[in-house]
Amino acid sequence: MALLHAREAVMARFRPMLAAHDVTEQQWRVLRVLSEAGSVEATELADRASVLPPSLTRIIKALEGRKFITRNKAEGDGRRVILTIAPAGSALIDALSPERRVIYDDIEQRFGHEKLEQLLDLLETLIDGES
Amino acid sequence: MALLHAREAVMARFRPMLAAHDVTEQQWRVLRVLSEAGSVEATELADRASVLPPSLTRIIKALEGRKFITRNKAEGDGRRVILTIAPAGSALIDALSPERRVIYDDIEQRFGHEKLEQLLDLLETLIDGES
DNA sequence: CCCATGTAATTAACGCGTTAACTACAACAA
DNA sequence: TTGTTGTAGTTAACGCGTTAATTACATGGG
Repeated sequence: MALLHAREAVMARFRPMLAAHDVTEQQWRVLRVLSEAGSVEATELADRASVLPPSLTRIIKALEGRKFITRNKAEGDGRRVILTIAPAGSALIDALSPERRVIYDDIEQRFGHEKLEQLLDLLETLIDGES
Repeated sequence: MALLHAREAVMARFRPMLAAHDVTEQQWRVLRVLSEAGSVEATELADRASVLPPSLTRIIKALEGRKFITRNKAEGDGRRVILTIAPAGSALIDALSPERRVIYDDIEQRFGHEKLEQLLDLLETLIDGES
């Protein structure tokens, strides 16, 4: 319950920024992974962006439709799909990154650097313990 | 991100139990609130169960259809809706509560009582700070 | 009384999480 | 080569979160 609320409280800070550019939270995560990695294959992308395969399929459709990414089959294995960030996608990342930074720093400052590290540490322990 | 994963890791423990009785996580929360409070009006119920009004409407339909709760208009104010837990609902709560207890205790034991309190404390601070 | 404003609940639309079923392709053995 | 098994993605179905629009009722001023 508390986890849910905390997550919601944090995301509420980012939502306006994403909504202003018509990008969902998950689309944003996918774009960021691609932005950092360049070309990634679907399964790994889903994993890194913490999105389930069915969701990724939908997200890919949306992002491809807006020319943010390109989609190609892997040569050598017709099952695999390779996703690559496109110029428009990079542009969006560049446009939003500073804003994101500000929001994040603000949260960190208000919550406290110490506490943030402590919290992340506890969460990781919890996750590892349960998975 | 970590918040999301942690929440997912924890809920994964409860999901099988709920699925076995064909109850969703939110339906379960609503039932528990009603179980503790008896009769509650819709807005307050949504608030206490941490569910948005549109979701509550859907949940009510489902729970009412299965005779777990009853729905009546408030006398004196035709807009308000009063929800009350029904015998079948109480029975479900009684049937699942012990199981729930075991799962919760197990998580607490594995994670550590200290850490759990610490985590909940941090989360609350975070929530309060952002809201 | 009548109308404007406010409030409670519902409905609608869209996207994601989750599970399961299905398609397409690959790998490997007979 | 063919058939079986495995793997990568996709599709489908259902429920919830989120926002906005809408309905039903209440309230207070004219």
